[in-house]
Amino acid sequence: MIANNPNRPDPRLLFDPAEARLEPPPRAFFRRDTELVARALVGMHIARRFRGRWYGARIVETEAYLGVADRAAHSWGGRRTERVAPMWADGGRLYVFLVYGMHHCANVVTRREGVPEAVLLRAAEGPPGGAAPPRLLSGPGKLCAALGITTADSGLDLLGGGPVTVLRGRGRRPRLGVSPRIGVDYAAEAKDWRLRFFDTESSAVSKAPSRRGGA
DNA sequence: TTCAAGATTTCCT
DNA sequence: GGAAATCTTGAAA
Repeated sequence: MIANNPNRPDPRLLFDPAEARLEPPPRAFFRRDTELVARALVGMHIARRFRGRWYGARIVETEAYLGVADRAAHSWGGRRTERVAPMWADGGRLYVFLVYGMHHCANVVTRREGVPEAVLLRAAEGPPGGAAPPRLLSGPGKLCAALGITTADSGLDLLGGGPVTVLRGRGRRPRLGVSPRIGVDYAAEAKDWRLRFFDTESSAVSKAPSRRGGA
């Protein structure tokens, strides 16, 4: 028996995808333009299976990373190391990395094999009616911690019945805010690109929109 | 082999 | 508002 399994999702995120009427989108959804996918992911759900049960959260904030031409992206300049290998795969896979030696960050890979672009999942909120505190997943590191996602999950296919998936319902689209990305000041011209998208009505967004930001 | 720096969070003043 | 925590990755030597 493992008392403190780091991969264990927060029990307050327990939910039933079937009851919530959520389903995974087709592969073609992820193969589209990365900024479009980043926008579309806001309002969708990230879910993880652990010991036969599902845990999930509604995505409220994302960032697009545009591959070889984007100095903020790990694949900038064509970098193709073991860590970033999942970014080079076909759309619909998971890319997870460790930052600052302690926080995991989850990304959804977009485009086709050979085009290394992805969308960072920056924040989410627990299931409606659940007991999750409003800011349990209000940041990329916190999101991974709450769902128990680690680098061991990097490269997983989000489609095809694996333990991590992305789901969408039929609710209305959230009102989107736009701003430059967070924490990429080192990225020269790319630091000002407005590739961060968030649900303006959610209190789980990781950081208030920058003063000059907004739609 | 060595070393600087990071797609963050939390706690301190 | 500022800094510490903490370690893997990537690039240089």
